[in-house]
Amino acid sequence: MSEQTFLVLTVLAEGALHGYGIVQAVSALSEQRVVLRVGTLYGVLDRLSDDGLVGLDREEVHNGRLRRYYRLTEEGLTALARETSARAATARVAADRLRARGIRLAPEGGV
Amino acid sequence: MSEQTFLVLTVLAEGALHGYGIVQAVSALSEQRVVLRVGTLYGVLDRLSDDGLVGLDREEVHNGRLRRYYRLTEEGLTALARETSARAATARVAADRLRARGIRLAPEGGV
DNA sequence: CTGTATATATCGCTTAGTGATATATACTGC
DNA sequence: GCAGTATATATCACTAAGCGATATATACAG
Repeated sequence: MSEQTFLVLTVLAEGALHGYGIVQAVSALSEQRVVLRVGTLYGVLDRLSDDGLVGLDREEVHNGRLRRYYRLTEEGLTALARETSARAATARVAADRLRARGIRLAPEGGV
Repeated sequence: MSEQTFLVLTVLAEGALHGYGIVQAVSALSEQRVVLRVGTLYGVLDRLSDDGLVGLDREEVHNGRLRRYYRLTEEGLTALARETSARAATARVAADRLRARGIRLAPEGGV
């Protein structure tokens, strides 16, 4: 699973959100490290929809603009849990090895 | 940075290693989740070399077979540290949100 | 003498992500 | 009044990364 996909799932884990909101939330979450292009976003959402990990929550009209909200499915939640465990585990190993080589990691924030 | 690239850097953080050894170490590290194809491996190594993150350590002859060892450069170590911090941070956020939704993560091993 | 493990390397295909573009409303600054 | 920015959707061609297949070569087990 790509970082982009992982971040979209993580954003949606907090609650349903619309496309543009997802882009902003991913930027915030990654501290501007990952800025999703709209082309990427729709690609990710399409694939996640096909895989049954996200679904359409609702559609709202906000200031004359349609907002399409997406939400995690149960399956999406499970997939995120699995991916998170795997990422935490590998990051832990990498951190251990870096520490063994005398490199201290800056305990980064993340929202 | 892709997971494949990250795992190769993590493997090399422990010490210099040859191509075939990297493939095996990545499998072990990810608990068979990521099995590098040789095509992927050489693509990753080429890109990392171009970016100055890994370099050739030495060449050995083992059982009549050449072994080409790769090692991390200082820059590679720094890049790995940065990536590890970022990954740990996002995994932490994801874990928090999953916990808030009542999902406990299996504290996976990782070598 | 066939299959498996070790070990390197290349090539074409597919897919994911990027950049550009398009459309549309609302608000802010000049 | 008009340009620029923010909000909001969507598509499309290009590029790059990863995958699968293939090739070459030695050593060892069955």
